[in-house]
Amino acid sequence: MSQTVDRALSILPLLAEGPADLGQVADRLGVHKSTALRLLRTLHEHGLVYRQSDQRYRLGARLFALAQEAMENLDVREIAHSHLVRLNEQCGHTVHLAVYEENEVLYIDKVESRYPVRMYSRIGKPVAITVAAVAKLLLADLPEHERRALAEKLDYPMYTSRSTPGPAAFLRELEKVREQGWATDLGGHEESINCVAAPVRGADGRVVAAMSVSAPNVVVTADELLTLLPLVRRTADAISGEYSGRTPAELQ
Amino acid sequence: MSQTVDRALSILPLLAEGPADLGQVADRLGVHKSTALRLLRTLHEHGLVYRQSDQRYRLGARLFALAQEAMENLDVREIAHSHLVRLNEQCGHTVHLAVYEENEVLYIDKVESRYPVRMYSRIGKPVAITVAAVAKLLLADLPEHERRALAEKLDYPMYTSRSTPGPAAFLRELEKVREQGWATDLGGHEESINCVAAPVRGADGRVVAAMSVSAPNVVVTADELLTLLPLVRRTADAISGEYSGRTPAELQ
DNA sequence: ACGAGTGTTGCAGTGCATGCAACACGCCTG
DNA sequence: CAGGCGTGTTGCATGCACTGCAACACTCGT
Repeated sequence: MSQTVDRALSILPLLAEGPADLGQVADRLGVHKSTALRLLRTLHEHGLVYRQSDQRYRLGARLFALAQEAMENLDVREIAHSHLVRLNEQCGHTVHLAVYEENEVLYIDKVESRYPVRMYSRIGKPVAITVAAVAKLLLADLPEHERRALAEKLDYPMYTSRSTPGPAAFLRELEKVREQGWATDLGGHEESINCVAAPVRGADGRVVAAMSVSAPNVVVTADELLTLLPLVRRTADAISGEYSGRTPAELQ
Repeated sequence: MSQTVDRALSILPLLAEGPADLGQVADRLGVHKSTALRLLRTLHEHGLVYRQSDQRYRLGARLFALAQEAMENLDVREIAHSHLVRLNEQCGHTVHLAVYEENEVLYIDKVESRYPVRMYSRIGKPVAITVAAVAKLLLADLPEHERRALAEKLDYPMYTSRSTPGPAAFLRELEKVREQGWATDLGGHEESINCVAAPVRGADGRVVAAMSVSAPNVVVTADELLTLLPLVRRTADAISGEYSGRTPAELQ
């Protein structure tokens, strides 16, 4: 809507691919070098881009700080975190928390199976939306027209032979997930990895987040993983309860 | 330099504080509502802000993805990571990796302590620059005039009684760190937490990053932590070696 | 039903972003 | 050392795109 801002912001994903110099940026934006320079300068002043020693530009530190702050302001995440850790202690597997936003599903928290390390390393990465168990739960709760529209728009990459093949199958799966109130991904993303997931709901019943437990076949079979379903659902329900204020936390 | 972009980007830190509605954004920018609306729309199209169900704006998902990609493009981080993990396995404490950028020091990787008592820190969070051991190493390597200028500009919050009180003391500390080639923070940030840190150098000898081991007093005393110094330095040197191509990794 | 508080849209004026051209570098190459 | 690039940078005139205004839609309370 605002041409100048639009151009400036287009620089960011461009630099995310890797450092670039002024000429490259100007070319890819289709503007004069001097224009690109001024845009870059403005981005630089705000710390969003950084000029490295060879004069090329890359994304800057403020971006991390912003993403960081944004993350901390997600209240679902804060409430959920201790529950996720506890679940991880009980079952030992990787635990994820994800939300839906603008046609994308993204992880906002993660507890690693072996040790609770590098929490943020994968966070922000878009989830394989057509196969991930958490994605199914989040999409299954969208209003029907939105769900259909989205299903049509998506790509359906065949990660494995059990990946969701197309819109029709996907919508059927979402319908099933919607009714049963939980979801699985049995080797649909990576051949040897299974997940089982449950929804976190707000006070109005809408799904605000989804959490999952993932484990490779070599550790537990799919059937064994499914025995964790009651535990996963209890955890998700506990988060839902706290989130919707039924179990008021200390403040607020 | 570009007014429109400048205004648009000013919205981001504002939203980082928490969700805001159109009126609030317009007020704090000092512009008309319609102007703020168009800026927000542009940011929205690029996924940098998200409109939540109550119509208020907050930072969006693309921000995470960008920060994520930027992080993955930092080659020091990639090279260092396995070394950090190994160090953590050997000593059990929290390990950090940090870089300097535009008057700020920020953590770019972290391996959590295996002890139950952990230190609070997060990747992307700006480091307490006047006291952190890694910050001392990174700043100590700046050219003198830059170092002096920065030292004058900084705030010196007294986190504890042992925090660096002001520019003079800080510059003295940096000089010492510069000569000895390693640094500590003994309760300067949190009363009960000590750190010991060593620099990672590029092929030209300049400090490109710094790594540290941190542990609370209740787990090990400061003296005990200092016995880890040789191990920390060896690890940092190993990373330096690999980074400057002395031990060529598989490609490049 | 009404008013107060939102967010939204068309429109005219002009401030501001734009592209151009000229300049200032550093870096090869002859 | 001159000369040729390939960079990044700066002033300036032009006109477009951004701005603020005012009127409009809309959802809330009470």
